[in-house]
Amino acid sequence: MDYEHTCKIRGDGGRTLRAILDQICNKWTLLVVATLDQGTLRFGDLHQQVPGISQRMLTLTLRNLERDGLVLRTVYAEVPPRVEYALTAVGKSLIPPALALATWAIEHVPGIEARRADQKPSRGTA
Amino acid sequence: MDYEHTCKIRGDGGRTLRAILDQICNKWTLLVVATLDQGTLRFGDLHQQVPGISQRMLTLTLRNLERDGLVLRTVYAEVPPRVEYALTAVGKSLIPPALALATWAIEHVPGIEARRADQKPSRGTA
DNA sequence: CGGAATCCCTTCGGATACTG
DNA sequence: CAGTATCCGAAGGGATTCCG
Repeated sequence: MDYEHTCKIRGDGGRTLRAILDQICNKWTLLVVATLDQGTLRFGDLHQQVPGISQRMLTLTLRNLERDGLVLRTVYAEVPPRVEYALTAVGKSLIPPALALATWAIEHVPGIEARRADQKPSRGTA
Repeated sequence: MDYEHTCKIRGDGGRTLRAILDQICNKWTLLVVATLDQGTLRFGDLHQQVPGISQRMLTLTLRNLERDGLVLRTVYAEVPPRVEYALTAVGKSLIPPALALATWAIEHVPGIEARRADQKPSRGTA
């Protein structure tokens, strides 16, 4: 009975879990959320602080987050356009779980990658 | 300074985090891991207990988990083939972070989905 | 500055059929 | 039983171009 908690994961066949996985697994979402944890940032700031992201993907990621109520988008009607993004309460609440995953990653990914590297060369028990 | 912990997420530009995200985001991995939290299971058991998964995807998912050392695969050389799968210590260690995510999902996904439903029809403040 | 639109390649993943 | 192989459509996501 030490596994009854996994019903939270398996619960409805994983539908609920997957709803969020579909959102955060898109390669950039968690990075953007983590970056916004600093506080309000402009589009350009985000573009710089999330290394490697394209304008397109940043826009799409932010739009999805806004749609889901994790991010608040504020447009200022100024001459040089200014748009600011900030996490909502729901958005902030995603940080701890994300952090749990990141902590796990820091601890285990190096070993996993070493293992992968080991298997490619000879693949045997040699 | 309440956001310095996000360095764990953003750390290396998210490379470490993404290494695990790439693994768990493939739609079935977390379900399989959660199912295996019960204990050792055979291929057929998993196929039944993970609703909707195809043989192909179950095989691929298990192979990836085995490669990364999260799952141990044991083949018995019997007349009707028998293969058992079990979580390794590393695999088990993934449960808590996954559970954190699942808990978040249970709490917030309903609201998110309601919000999505709201935006499709009129999309306005109507 | 902050996008939107288009193009296009890669990957994911479902369905099906075959095998030891 | 426990896969493997093939086909194929859908989605992810990068590069580039254009716009208010």
